[in-house]
Parts: sequence; structure tokens; C-alpha cells
Amino acid sequence: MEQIERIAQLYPVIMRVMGRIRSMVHDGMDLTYNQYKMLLTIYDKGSCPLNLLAKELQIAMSSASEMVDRLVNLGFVFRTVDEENRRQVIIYTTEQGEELIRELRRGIVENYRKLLERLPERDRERLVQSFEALAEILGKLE
Amino acid sequence: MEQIERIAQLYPVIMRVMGRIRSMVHDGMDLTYNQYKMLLTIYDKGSCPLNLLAKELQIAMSSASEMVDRLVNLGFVFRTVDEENRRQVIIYTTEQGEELIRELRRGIVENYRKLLERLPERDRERLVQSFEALAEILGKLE
DNA sequence: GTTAATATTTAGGTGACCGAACAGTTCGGC
DNA sequence: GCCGAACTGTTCGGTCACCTAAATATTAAC
Repeated sequence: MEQIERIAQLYPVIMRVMGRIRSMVHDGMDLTYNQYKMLLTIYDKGSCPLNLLAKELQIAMSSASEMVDRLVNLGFVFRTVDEENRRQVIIYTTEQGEELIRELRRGIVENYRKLLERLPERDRERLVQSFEALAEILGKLE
Repeated sequence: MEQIERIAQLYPVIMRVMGRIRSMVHDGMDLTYNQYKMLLTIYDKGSCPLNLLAKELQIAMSSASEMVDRLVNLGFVFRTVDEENRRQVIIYTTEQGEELIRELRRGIVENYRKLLERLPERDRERLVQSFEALAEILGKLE
């Protein structure tokens, strides 16, 4: 089936460009992309136990713990022991962390705006539609 | 413009799924994905000077040199000095490296096949179309 | 009250990246 | 012929993001 070959060929092309977009959009950020993802996950939930964090980000617990260390050192999150189940560690954002998220979000949207301005309106609309279709279809593969 | 917010929201969703696809498709490979990409670049060109390799893969020369070291140690490529321009180092695949590429390519296509079989035909076709549209549009942003 | 299950941390890797410092090679001008 | 600038590559020191396996603490289960 040559559908497959077309996909196999397009996959790396898209990954490459998506990667460049990521680096442009997150340019000048104080956090790495992964750190941002983790902080955002905690922020969006209000707080998050470490095991859930690892699951959401699809990484090993030890890796999650390590990343939390970095965010703690940067002053953006802190750990507490869950008194209901003292095995569990719950991560919270600090005031500073929340401030940063809000600030970064604005910057990120702004960078997207600049990037997308380089496309004619027709392409922007097609882009949104392709993204939506992709998110839907790929979701079925998970 | 809320187009932007939709894109900003869908971007990480897609990246996440694409990442999982990559790990499924390249599962059981002897090389990491990045090593595979580098080896493939050299293979497709027949040979490749280091500076071009770094440019194609969008990494610093020092990183490319390091990755070449790893591939050399694995026995899949070797370095030679270009006698035309003795500053330049040209990388070639070994027999073993070419063998590996051919073998991996078969496996990768096979894994794509298995993955895509989980989708109804209609979605497969939409997927190809979305990929093609995306490759075209995103290409303009580079 | 052991034992098994759960949650995390620590220790010890590897790979992928970077910038800066260093070392040849080439080439243009004098 | 020689010098310095531009080019190409390697090495070094550092960071981040991952992993597995082993150690530690807490809780649940029988």
C-alpha cells in the first residue's frame, strides 16, 4: 500500500518543521520546553501528585522526580507530602511559577501570531483544519 | 485571532502523539532515532561532509561530530579526509551500515502498516491528506 | 505482624545537545 | 614566499532529559 510510504516520507518532514516551530515559539523562554510542559501540567491541575505527573508526561517516575528538582531549584514549584497517603508527594506551583506561566503563555501566543502572519489567510485556515483532523485521527492510534 | 489559540492548543497534542508513533514505529531498532536520521542522511547521499550533515540535521558541528563518533564505534560509518579540500571530513556508510538501513527501512514500513491498520480506510486517506497539506503549509514557515 | 503493594528517591548510566577554545587548511593580498 | 582571515573540524566542560536497578518509607492485607 503506497499510502504507507507517503506517510513514512512525510512524517520526518513534519517532525522537523514542528521542531523548528517549537524552538521559534518558545524562543527566549527561561525554561526548556519539557520544563514548561511539566510546569504547565501542574498549573493547569492546580496541583499534581508525582506519579500522575510521570504518567501525563509519559516518563519514568525517576525522570519526573529529577525534573521536579530542577523546577524546585528554579523556585517555580514545591513538594508536599500528602497527609492522606504519606507515600505520595504532591507538587504545587509557587506564586512565582504561576506568574511565569501567565507571562510565558502571552509570549507564546504572541510568537505564534508573528509566525502565522507569514502565511496567507487561506493557508492559516487550512493549517487549523489539518491540525484538527490530525489531532482527531492520531488520537485514535494512541 | 482565535485561530492562533486553536493552533497553540493542538500543537502539543499532535507532538505528543507523533512522538508515540515514532517510538512505536522505531521500536526494537538498534539505533536511536537521531542516529537513524544521521545514518539515513549519509546513506541517501552516498556520502556527506560533516558540515553539511550538521546543517541538514540542524545541529551544531560539535554535536554532529560526536554523533559520528558513535556511529563509527558501532561500525556503520567511517570518516575520510577530502583530498580536494583537506579541511573537510567526508563521512561514508560501511557495508554494514547500508545493510542495516535496508533492514530497518523494511521494519519501519512494516510497523507503519500495522499501526495504520487500526484506522478505518476513510481515516487513513484523511491522514495522508492532512499530512500532505501540513508538509506543504509548514514548509512555507521554514 | 509479617508480607506485599505503592510511592519516591538515589545512584549510575547514555544520548543529545551547546558554546568556547584550539588546531589544521585554504586563499587572497602584499 | 608569507601573513592573516575565513573555513572546517575536534575536544572540553557543561546541561538536560531520559532510563534501570536498588534502597527507603509508608500503607494495606491477611
